[in-house]
Amino acid sequence: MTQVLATMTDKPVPPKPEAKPEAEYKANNIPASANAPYHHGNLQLALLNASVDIIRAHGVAGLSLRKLAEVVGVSRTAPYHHFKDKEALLAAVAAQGFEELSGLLAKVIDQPDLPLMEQLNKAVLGYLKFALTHPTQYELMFGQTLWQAKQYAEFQRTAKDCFRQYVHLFEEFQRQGLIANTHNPLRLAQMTWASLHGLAKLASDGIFAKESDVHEIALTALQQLEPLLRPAP
Amino acid sequence: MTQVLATMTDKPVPPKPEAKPEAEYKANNIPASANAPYHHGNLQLALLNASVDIIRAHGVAGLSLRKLAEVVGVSRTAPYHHFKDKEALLAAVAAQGFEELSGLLAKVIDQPDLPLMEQLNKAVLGYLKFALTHPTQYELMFGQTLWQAKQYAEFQRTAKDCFRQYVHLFEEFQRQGLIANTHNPLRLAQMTWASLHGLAKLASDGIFAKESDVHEIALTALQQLEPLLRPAP
DNA sequence: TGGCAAAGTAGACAGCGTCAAGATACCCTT
DNA sequence: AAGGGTATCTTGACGCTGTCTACTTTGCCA
Repeated sequence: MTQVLATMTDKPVPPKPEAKPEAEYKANNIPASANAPYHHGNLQLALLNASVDIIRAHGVAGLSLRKLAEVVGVSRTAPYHHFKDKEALLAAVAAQGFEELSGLLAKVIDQPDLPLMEQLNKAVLGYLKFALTHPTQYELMFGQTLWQAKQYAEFQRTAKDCFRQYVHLFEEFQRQGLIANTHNPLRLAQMTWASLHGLAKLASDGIFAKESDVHEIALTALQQLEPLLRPAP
Repeated sequence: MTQVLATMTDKPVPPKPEAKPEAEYKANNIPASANAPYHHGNLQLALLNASVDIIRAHGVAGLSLRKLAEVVGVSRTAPYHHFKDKEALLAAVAAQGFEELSGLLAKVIDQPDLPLMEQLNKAVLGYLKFALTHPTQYELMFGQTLWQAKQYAEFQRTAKDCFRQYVHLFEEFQRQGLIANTHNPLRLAQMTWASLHGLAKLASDGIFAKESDVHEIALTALQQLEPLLRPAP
């Protein structure tokens, strides 16, 4: 995987330790003189950050609200003042993932000088990199629990905003006349995202393709997309 | 969804109740005279069947070993004589899913008279139908927990046998000279399965495409695969 | 300055997975 | 036919979990 990632980014990613010291989350906005303040400062954010770290390091199953509270330095029931449920907390973690993904796509798209096909290329590789770097969070983001229940409307909106970023690329293709009129850009985006998602999932779980092959498979698939994008004579 | 499924099968599927009566699992091999036998008969199978039903009806989160034991009619710890873990039981449920999928593919492939492209068509639609009919079990089958740990080698073998069935279709394409030499049939199978998997997942969770569109998207994708399969001049 | 709402705490409860020890039934050997 | 070992099943117990209720502390605004 290291090899794959190295080819995906301009600068090599330094090997960062996944486990952070507990102190990081504790009362960061409060002067250090009072070393056990009653109010945390920004508990909601601290809980979210710690949850993201734990889930990325040990998976969703490795997250317990009680341990989380201990890590952040509050009592067991304190988190319930900021998240209705454990599931609500998970929804927030998933939403954070989609925001990160959105930011990534936005950074790619905000380069109007770059040829569209190259933008698509970068977007796809960035997407795959995220999924392979944080597989457990990625699984959470696409898990059924958060999508079936309609009570997580905000999370779903965040996710759909992310998808819209991706669709935007294909709409640009059409605006520049690079898509045959017979093709619906939305449908194209749906199809390619489905492929992307399937590839990311199957690869990050090591189900069939070795991770080192993913890069190659993705690029092959993209090349085969190219003729589709030229208008029919 | 009903509409989608109706177009996928020759005969319309009767609306079967998902919840079965408890009595179904209880001591089916024992004469009815002794109504509380010490030995169950075939507890392992009964546990597996009941688990499949529960997971299909209420998701993995809805399965607790204690309730399962109660449904089957044994004590809490009885299941531990047949499954090392709750996770081992889940692995068995997932394996059952892959076996069902394998059987489905085998039935399609064992029709040498049918044109290959039509075989592929049926296989894909059957696959999608399974994923859409049993989304929770499908999610379990591709979840990280069962794939990361190497202790479930048997489950992983079952799954890979299933995939091999699918690859077989593309090897047939090549054997009949329908694939350009430049393409590796394994890679083609990987790519298309990834697309299929992504489509199934995104659709069954209702993430972007309405389920009624899935059928259309799948067929469109298959049609765009067709030119790939004709040998280059 | 008084009081109310927000934020955090402690206690308690039911449900969970699973270990240990004992009871029961089946089966194979002699 | 008897006996003993093994597979199967049971009860009891433990620690962990999510979450409810009631209480305390703090911050803020009228």
